Amino acid sequence: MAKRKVGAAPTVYDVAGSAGVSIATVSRAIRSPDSVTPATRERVEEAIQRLGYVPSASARALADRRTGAYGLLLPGFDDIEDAVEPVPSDGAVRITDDRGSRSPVGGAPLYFDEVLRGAEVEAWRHGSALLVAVRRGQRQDISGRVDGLAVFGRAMSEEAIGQVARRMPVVLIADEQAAPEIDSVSVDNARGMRAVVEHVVGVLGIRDLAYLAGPKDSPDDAVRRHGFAEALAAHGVDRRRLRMRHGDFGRARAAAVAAELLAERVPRALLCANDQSALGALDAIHAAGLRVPEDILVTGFDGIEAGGYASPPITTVRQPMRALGGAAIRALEARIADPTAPPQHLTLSVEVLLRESCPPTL
Amino acid sequence: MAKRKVGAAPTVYDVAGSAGVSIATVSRAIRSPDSVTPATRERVEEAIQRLGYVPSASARALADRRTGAYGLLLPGFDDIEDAVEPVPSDGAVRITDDRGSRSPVGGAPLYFDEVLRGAEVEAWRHGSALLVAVRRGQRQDISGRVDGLAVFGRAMSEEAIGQVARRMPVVLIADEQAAPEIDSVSVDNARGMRAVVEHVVGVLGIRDLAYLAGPKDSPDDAVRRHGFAEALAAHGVDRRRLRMRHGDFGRARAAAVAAELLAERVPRALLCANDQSALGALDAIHAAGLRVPEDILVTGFDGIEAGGYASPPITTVRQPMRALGGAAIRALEARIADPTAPPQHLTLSVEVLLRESCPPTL
DNA sequence: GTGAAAGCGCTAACAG
DNA sequence: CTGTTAGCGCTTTCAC
Repeated sequence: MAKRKVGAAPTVYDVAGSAGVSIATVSRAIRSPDSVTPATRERVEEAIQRLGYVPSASARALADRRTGAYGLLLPGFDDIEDAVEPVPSDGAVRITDDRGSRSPVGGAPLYFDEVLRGAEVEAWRHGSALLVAVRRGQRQDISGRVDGLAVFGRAMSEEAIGQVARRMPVVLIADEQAAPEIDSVSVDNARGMRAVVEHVVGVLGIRDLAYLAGPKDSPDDAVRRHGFAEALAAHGVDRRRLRMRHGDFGRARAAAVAAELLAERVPRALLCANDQSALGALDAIHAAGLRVPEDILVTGFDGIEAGGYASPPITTVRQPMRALGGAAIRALEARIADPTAPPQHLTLSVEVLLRESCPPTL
Repeated sequence: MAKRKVGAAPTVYDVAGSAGVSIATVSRAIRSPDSVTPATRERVEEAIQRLGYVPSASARALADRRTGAYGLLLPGFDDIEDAVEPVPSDGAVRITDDRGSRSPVGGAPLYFDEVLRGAEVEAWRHGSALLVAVRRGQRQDISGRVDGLAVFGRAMSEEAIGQVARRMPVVLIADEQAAPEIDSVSVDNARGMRAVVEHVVGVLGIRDLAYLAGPKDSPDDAVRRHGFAEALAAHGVDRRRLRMRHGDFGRARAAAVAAELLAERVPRALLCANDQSALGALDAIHAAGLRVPEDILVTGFDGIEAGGYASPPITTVRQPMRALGGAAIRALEARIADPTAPPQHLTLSVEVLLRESCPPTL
């Protein structure tokens, strides 16, 4: 058995030595098994097993001039730096009265998680790895490690995106404000919201609606709001009777805003820009002693899990989150395959899930 | 301005040429700015800006003999390959009656997402990147790309773990069955469950409990179950009066199992091995026309978001998920810093959140 | 303080 | 089919 420095990972040289062939043959046996004699291949494979050899992705990347990895850049959250201090168990278990309050976890993480999984699966199919980074200071040094970058709109400044795009393929995720020259994948926010209005106004015949929007600077919110207004106009609903307030996509703020709205006058239906807001609206509605859907209908948007567990379960527009992640990676692959193709902008379709908060019929 | 091959990313050579220095100096100016003259440093920095140079992580890794990245291996789910086919929007929005049914997304993803974020932040603090992979066929080729691997117990066979551990630091996450010689981080499942029993039996004075367990092969479940039984024994509750059933940690199965249990006889309290199961139990309880907490108390475990949105909100044991991810990466860093230290097994403390389904007092 | 040169582990011509 | 060899881009002695 060949001796080698202990502690150091075995290399092609070790394998070659151990199998009695050249390093080139080892490389071939691994990359294109058909190009070597079955006998040689077997000896190489044995040596690999024996040594526990794993190819160095770095060396391979250097020689190949491609890393075999894609990057996914997630937006950061304000609280992202918190709560990572591990608290070793000291035997005591803290007990907290959590009634009324809620754990601060928002719905957004689930959304990203699903996109991440879709992206990971697609990358894997392509034989690539997925590098995940969360936006923070300017350290976009991840760009030296990947062949392409999928970026959530809010995760990077337009300028930085342009900078990185000079060097490698970049695809924007869920950002319909996308720079027109950069590939993008997003979901059909406008049509989704229109379909909801269609149901409420067209099917249920309700014309007294209010809208609980998200933050004013959110592109997603803008598109949904627009879809809402447009559909309403199509039905000839008087714009002036329409009431709308801005929240921040968060549950707590939504509850406060909804409470104001209800205090003014209770609309027959309250459409919310996302599920978190709808959950907040539900809080306010219950606090006001109103019933859903009897007194007021509520709808959300996104399709987060918690929406289905609310009481009543919330009607929502489900985004194809996993597909979104997969599509982003595919866009990167396509761009690498053909760098000169015109920019692609893919829009995925959404699905309305009618649940108790705004049922199929009244 | 220096000409260079277009399309190819600039290298140290380009920067050196453009700045009129040697590549060694470029490297120094980047790695240890103090080791070069301020004037030189500035010229190098200018050249870097001008060229849009980004160091190649691969080349650096090769020279350094470390990749500057950690890997996180997540368990796969059966449905993970599904639903990644992007459906381009054709203008039509499907509308589905989703009452009663629920979207199939489980609570697990959220859990992993939080762990992932904790790990990413910690890796970033350490100047490293985080590579994410989901368990699939034997392709654990990710091990050639990272300096250490954090693995969820179920994500890799013991054998495979041992194999990888021969080559690089490995830390097991949330797997108390951990091989004793491999570092691990987990949460205090046993104490968490004991604290719940303590509350139900000790504080609320209830002695008629049932337990809804998870799958028989889950280490997490085993530990929680053990904590439950132990605490009960400590209070002298008759083991034979104790009823327990196994579910699969999923909501649907839990509902079915809980229904059987209730049909037999309704216990005063039903403790569940995780939140998903508790949600399922709630389904069965409501279907049976029983009220929570008046007729029966329910508790879960994990602290997933949906638990707080259920009606009533579910009392649970919150795991420090983000801290868990951070701790895993720290363990890797520690192991790299001192490869000879004895194996570390860190247990993080949990917190009981008392909510309406099992309130502080009756 | 700076430059020359020798690798890091692997791939891909190019010969044989 | 297999071996030799020249890089891939960067870090790091070792001289100067």
